[in-house]
Amino acid sequence: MQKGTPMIEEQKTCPKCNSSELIYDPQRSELSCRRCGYVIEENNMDMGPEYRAFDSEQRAKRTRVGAPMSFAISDKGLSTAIGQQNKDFNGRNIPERNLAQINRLRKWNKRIRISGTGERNLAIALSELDRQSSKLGLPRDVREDAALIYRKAAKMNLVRGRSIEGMVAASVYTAARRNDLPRTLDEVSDVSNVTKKQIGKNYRFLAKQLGIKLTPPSPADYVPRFASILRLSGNVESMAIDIVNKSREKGLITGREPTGVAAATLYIASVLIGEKVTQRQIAETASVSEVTVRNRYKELTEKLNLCVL
DNA sequence: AAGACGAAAGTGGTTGA
DNA sequence: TCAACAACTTTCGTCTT
Repeated sequence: MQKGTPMIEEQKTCPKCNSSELIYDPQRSELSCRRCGYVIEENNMDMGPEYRAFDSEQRAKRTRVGAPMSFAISDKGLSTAIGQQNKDFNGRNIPERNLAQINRLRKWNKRIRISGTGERNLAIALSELDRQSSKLGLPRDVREDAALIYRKAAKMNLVRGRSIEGMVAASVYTAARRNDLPRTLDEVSDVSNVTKKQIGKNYRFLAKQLGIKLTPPSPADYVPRFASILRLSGNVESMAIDIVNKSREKGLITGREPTGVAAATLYIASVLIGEKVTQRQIAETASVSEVTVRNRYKELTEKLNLCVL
């Protein structure tokens, strides 16, 4: 998925300031105004099929797929189930004398589907995974990736002796970073009952065992999310990303916490553009201290010769 | 009164002998 | 294994708007 390439839509205008410069952010599937940051449409994803069907016959003909296969469901969504209506496949009622048999089949079909501790643990893990990712606001493809990582780990017996929740948290953390929508250890820790330290440990373990190599997240990856929480406009957002890029060229980023840099660049941009937020607010949303915001801010403005006043 | 600034001391994790 | 170290945090007093 391409980030940072805003698509400008022409036909619509912002209801707040009437600007026609709207930005579509595919990551959050959110249409917002470049000038004032007003969010016009959220989650405007088209979930329907791309074909049209006017009666059931056409629908049957044009449908090409069933429910999507998903790594986030323990049997990948490909399970069978025996229906609740007592009809056979021709739609006739099943004779009384066979009902008991059908009921037994139903029972066993259910039992077999989630059988053995391995499968059961996986089912628990994946529902936990879904809970955590949805609290973190991660899109579906990231959840799928997290599920894939967890499955691999489970298959390699890496979960044994560790808490399911902890490994799930680490998978989510890894997937988020891998897909350039990083969440901090603090954030993942908040939605799970796992300490930051433990998640970090599990992450390093997972990365080593599965051969996952990740570069540290870029501050620019955090900028859109923080900007949106603070209701800052697209102007501020893109300027902050510019500042991040310039800082990187001058080597001012290495060794600094990405969230701190993201917070500082947003602060600078917000002041320059005149949509000032307080250091306190920005520090809070980036979960860094005000002092860190100040230090980064000072560093960047000095070294980049930015005149803030 | 709220926000910005900076000094000082403390914390947890990494690095290198 | 231990000490040095860099980055960050907390706390607090002072200055600015």
